Amino acid sequence: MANALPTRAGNYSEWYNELIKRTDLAENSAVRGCMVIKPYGFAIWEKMQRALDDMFKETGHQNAYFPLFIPKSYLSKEASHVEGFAKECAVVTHYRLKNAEDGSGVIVDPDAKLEEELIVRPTSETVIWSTYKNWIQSYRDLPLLINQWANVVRWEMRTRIFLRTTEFLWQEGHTAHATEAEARAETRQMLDVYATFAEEWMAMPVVKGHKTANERFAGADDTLCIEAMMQDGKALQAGTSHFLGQNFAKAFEVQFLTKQNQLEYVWGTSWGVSTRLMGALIMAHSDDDGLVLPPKLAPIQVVIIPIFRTDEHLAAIAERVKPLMKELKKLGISVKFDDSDANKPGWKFAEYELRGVPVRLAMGARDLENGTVEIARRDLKTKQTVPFNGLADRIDTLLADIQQTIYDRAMAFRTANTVRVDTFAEFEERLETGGFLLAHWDGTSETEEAIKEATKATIRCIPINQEAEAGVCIFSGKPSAGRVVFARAY
RNA sequence: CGGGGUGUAGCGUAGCCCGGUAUCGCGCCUGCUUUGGGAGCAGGAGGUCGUAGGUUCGAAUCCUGCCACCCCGACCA
Repeated sequence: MANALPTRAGNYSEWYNELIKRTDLAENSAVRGCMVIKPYGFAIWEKMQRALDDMFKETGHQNAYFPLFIPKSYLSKEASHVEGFAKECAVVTHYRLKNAEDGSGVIVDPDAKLEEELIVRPTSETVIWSTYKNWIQSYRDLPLLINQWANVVRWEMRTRIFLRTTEFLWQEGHTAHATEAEARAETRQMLDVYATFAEEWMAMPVVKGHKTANERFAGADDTLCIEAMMQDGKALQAGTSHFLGQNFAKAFEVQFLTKQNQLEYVWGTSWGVSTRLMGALIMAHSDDDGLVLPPKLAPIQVVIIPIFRTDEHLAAIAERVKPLMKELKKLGISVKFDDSDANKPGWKFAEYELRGVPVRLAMGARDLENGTVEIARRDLKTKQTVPFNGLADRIDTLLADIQQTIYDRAMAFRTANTVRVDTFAEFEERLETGGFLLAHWDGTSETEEAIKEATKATIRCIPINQEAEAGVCIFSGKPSAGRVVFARAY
């Protein structure tokens, strides 16, 4: 094929970049480290947003919106928080431009210097908690359960489309609670929401766990995460949910009166997922022929390709599929009839495969005569000729089957690439083939750092369902009570 | 910010070593034939060779500065 993609086995990064470009998902912008999400990519993101937003609403959350700019003094109120983000902040120092006196163009007006610099939010804890101070006085104001859909900016040194861009889109939930137990339950609840979304919508299995102290969010007492495995065996952190303790409440003086008239600090959580999920979706399922989209997130679920010679011929096919399209739409299935004559059927087959459309129907003269249609599924690349009657129900069932099949396939891949290792030599050897390594660790940051230094592998998480098992640390030989997940990560 | 690489038509490229105004493919336009797995033929449009300077009768090609992008590293709650 003249337009073949690079293969996953050849160079995974090249395959990833080329796939995104060829499928019109997104592109790098001329603006440093930023991406342009194109309509096809954004349509997928919108489906993700809608599903997540519904889940947030079901768990009692409301949407709101807070400022893009954060006064520098806010950011510095929580010590570990500012330390964590200081190195990647975009800073606004001036508010006006003017024409250069030598006519060379527009310059920053030095007279328009801000007294206090504004930080473009890398995350919104500080600006939100400074607002919560005014919203919370009594236990009756709690819990406060807010989410915002927003963009944030983190000035990373090196970027990668969808996975790490200077500006990205996300949602960030910020909640305040009267008790520690309630806040911890919220942290866990939202992690479960993310895991459910990843598995049921993205068809992507995830490991739920705790981050180690090293990898924890700056300002959190505990960070929960979901970790997914990409097809090159690397791990991708797909979402996080933080238990903030009373750290931000204390930094921003957010106190409330209990029923017993006692003044207490509130307990906080925050949680987020971003456009990084788009990268996860691509790398979890797609193959050398292009995208493989789970039906629940595919902007087009069914494409119908007519095979015709004349306009009359095309009109006859169009007439035949019209009621089918109506029926599919009634079932909530999105369908496109591609009657363009710009490209031949073979070209269209390849193009819709590249774009990951789950189900393709082809109908030509043969089918019109026989009352049949050719139906092809993207995930397995199989096709068969079936009766036209009863097609809508068949497709409905097929979409559900595809959703399940690609989940099962991703799960089988993860299982096949997850191994228990007991010695450091074995650890180093298995790391080269990728995947998750379940190994004993002595629980210290020093050991974690040393392993990272030596191998580039990090502890992705301490699984929530970790089995108790006595062992010794693969690196230090010190005792350990259970295995943690190591991997190289994005 | 270090190390390496690349800038030539909308996209991808040849030419550069060894100086003479630019090659090929995809795409695009027109026509005919085609249409069940990325069609064929014929004709056509489209280029300040990243940018500024230097050397030269003459620069895509040699020299210098600058800019942009890519890969590797530092960074990545």
